[in-house]
Amino acid sequence: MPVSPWIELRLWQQFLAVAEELHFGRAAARLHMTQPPLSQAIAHLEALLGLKLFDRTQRSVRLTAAGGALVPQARDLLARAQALPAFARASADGRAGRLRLAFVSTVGFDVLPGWLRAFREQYPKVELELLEATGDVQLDGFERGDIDMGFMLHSPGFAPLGLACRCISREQMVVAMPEQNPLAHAPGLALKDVLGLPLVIFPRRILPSLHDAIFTMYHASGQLPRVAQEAIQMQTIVNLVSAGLGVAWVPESVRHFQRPGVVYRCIGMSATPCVPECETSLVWSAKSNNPALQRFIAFVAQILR
Amino acid sequence: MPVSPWIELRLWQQFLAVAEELHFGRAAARLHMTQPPLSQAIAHLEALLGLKLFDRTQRSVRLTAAGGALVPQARDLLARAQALPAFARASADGRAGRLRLAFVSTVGFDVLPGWLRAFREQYPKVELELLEATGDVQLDGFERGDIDMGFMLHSPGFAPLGLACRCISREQMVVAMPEQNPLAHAPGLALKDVLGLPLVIFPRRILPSLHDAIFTMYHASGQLPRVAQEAIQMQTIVNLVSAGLGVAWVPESVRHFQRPGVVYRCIGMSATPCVPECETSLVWSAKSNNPALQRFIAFVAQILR
DNA sequence: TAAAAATACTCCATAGGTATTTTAT
DNA sequence: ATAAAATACCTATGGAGTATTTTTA
Repeated sequence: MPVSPWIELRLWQQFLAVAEELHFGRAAARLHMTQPPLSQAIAHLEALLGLKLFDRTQRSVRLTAAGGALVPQARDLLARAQALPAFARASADGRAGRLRLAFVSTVGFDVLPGWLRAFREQYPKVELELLEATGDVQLDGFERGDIDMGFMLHSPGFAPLGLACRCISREQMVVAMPEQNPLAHAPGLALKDVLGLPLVIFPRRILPSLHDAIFTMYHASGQLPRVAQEAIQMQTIVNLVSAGLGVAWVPESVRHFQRPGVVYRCIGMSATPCVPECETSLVWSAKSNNPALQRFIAFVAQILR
Repeated sequence: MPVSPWIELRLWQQFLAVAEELHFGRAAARLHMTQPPLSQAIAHLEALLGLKLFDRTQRSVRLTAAGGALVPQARDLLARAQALPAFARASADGRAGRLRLAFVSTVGFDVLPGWLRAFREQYPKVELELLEATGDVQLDGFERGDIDMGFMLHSPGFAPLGLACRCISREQMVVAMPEQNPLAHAPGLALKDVLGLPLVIFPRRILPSLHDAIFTMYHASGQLPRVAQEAIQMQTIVNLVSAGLGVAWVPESVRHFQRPGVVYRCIGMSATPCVPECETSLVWSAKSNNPALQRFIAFVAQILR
């Protein structure tokens, strides 16, 4: 691959000085140099381009058409070049850069929008790339280096190798039930009655830790979970409950997601066996060296006090 | 004014090569140089920026976050710098640049739109700035260097100092009359009858040569023109005729501008005194050195064969 | 121990300086 | 006559080369 020729910024800077002063002597003074080498430099630039940039006599200097057309272009080029060092420093300390953020749908409708708006305001030069993805897809993304961080659901005690984790919230799992089911309005709802009902749940691969915790609860009470339907997103699961296909265990915050025909019931910590809890965490690669990621982590930590 | 510091393109080129190869030896080969000065150059760049761009051991080279963020920026800068010489050459021969074109309203509705579309297609990198202006304003514009060329109306023989001129069309002046006027449908319309009617005409300053030619016609037939109303744009003049304020002398092509209540009548060359003619010309500063202007002139000449 | 980056030095190309000439007003 | 650009020639900085050392996988 041949290295394409280009013209160094110094020459464009000298060109601009002459174009602005229209006087080699004054332009040279502005550049902290003397007039003769500036004349040579402009002659050199004209030779490189193969055209005249200035119509000059010993008494006057005027831009040619090509010269005039180049002035804004050269100015733009210089401005961009001058902005690069500051941009580099900003990137190094995380005030600029790119952050690829994955998130599960539940946070996408809850805390995420407000946080993103505030972060964008504080760090306008950080490009945020968003990707809705389930936890398993996010773990793949970390493996392949496709994402910098992710909001995901998991059981307490989740600690995947090579990933760091900041817990955002810890919630009780509650049960979402079809309104038509007589148990939905029973005053003293017993856990074992709920466990007898058909279940709508996410596939195990999506979120094994929580899936296992739920199944363990069934087995501990001597029940076999009857899976009526699997679905990936919490919204879909709740919609299936609404359609009467079964009950579902969902994080308490999903209560905000109201659907006609769906009743959320809390079983409480005192039940036997214990109803699982569920955490939402910000997860990132422990060995990431993206300074913008550190900014985001600090930002989230500050929000959570 | 201090000269702001910037980092030369060569360093960015070297940075890019290393960032792309992630190997100093191969990057140096690609740059047609040896490895040691490339190592020095990168070290120099890092010192200038005050930060590390690569995490390197003797075995591996990886971009830091700041380095990664700079790659697209540096690529963009290099690409722009490399495009400048071609742009300069295009500007010098008129394939790129800026053309400030003024025009009177009549051509604005007639030939101009089609011509502009075709010109833009042939010369996409020429920025066309359009300004509707009467002839007198255009002449001021030439004086002040605000415009490169203009389409304007004038009498035959018009030759303003320092301006060059390409005639686009030469037309008979015809008379626009209110339909209600009995003369409007008279089979043999006599010039002297028309000259007796109240006149709608543009102010003399707008277009002195044609104004004088019209008034000369009145005087030569022993009539005093009775100016009922002055107006600047041809459309306005025709609208005033439509409203019955008087008759108006307009270029024949204005016939295309149909208005209810307006009849156009051609008096013919044989009348005495002679009815003036009117030219539309492309006018430009004779000493202009804008190559895009030469392209436009050639383009127009080619259209007119 | 071998591959690759860093270090040490050498050289020369060129950016810039000084002195002078040319030229147009 | 003078202001200003061009020309001639000199100097020295720093970019690139060669030889060598260091480092770690």
